[in-house]
Amino acid sequence: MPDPAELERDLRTAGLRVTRPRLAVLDAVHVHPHLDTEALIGAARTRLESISHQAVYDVLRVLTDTGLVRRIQPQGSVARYEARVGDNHHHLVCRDCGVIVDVDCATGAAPCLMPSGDAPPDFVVDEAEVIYWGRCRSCATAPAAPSTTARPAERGNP
Amino acid sequence: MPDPAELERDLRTAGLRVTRPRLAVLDAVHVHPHLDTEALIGAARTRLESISHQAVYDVLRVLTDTGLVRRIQPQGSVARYEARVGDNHHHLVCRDCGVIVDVDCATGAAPCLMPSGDAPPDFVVDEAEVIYWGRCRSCATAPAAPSTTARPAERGNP
DNA sequence: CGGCGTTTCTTGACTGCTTCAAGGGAGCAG
DNA sequence: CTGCTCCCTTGAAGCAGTCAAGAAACGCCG
Repeated sequence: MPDPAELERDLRTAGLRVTRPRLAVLDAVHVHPHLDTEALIGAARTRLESISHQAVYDVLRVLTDTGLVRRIQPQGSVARYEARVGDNHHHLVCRDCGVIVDVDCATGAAPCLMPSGDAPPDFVVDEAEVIYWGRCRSCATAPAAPSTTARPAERGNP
Repeated sequence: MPDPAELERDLRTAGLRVTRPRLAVLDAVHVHPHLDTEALIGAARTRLESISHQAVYDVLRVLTDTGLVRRIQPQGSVARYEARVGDNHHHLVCRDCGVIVDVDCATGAAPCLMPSGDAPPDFVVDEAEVIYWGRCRSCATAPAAPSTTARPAERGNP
């Protein structure tokens, strides 16, 4: 649960104007990592009594462009957002339920790993994005996939 | 350039019926790795004089489901396909022009790396998908980004 | 070799996520 | 407080991909 004043400071530091929609969305992303845009619209509307669809899309774009939030999009999922930036962490994604879990990066700084040995032709690599695919505890024990289209959500209170 | 008979054998081995659309699409994916669906429709239409939109989507779905082709989708790109499967290789993606280059995996077998040390909670990881982001030779030397929306393509003849 | 059942392709329409565009409203410097 | 600039609202459109019904093709079998 981030301090509103701190969120405001983050916006100013990034050279952005401080508006209620931006504070609401930024707070929502902090509190609920890995939500998709639709869910973030809902989360923002619990903070403000009204905010448009489009405003949330605009805000998310600005926040990602300035690096205040990070956008992730595993195969078969819509765009999701998280506020944990700067550290070079990765994600585990459950193939069945779609839940996303953060994993720390071993080496720390980006790019945490370089293309191994032989192959890097003339590429200047600045980031290695890693997604670990597998199955979470509950989906690994329960044999059949419960949900058809995975609707990932965080562990915790909505 | 794969042998048509070999492609046919691959289809049969996977338990699929051999049809001209499937041979055309599968050949196109072999010859032109990392193409998107629209481009593959075009490539298939150079092999067959007519094939529908929908057929290509269906074929690609079946081929991915059976593991004959692999689907990749870097951030901000539409779905792309490649026929190099089985080896656990990864990709370099240029942030500017969007070109995709294969990189061999150091360790070989999937999952080539496990979530580092501390964090894997109850997850059974079976694959680690790695995308290296950076800039290719020409985009690294040329300062400004030439293309707005990246239109990745392979190096080679179309 | 030819018929039949099942799978697959064609045609056409549609969904859902995301973006474009124009105008009124809000933040912030002076 | 005033004005400039940027941001949010409203409404509509774009695009990749999907759904659905019927025709055509594959391939098993006699």
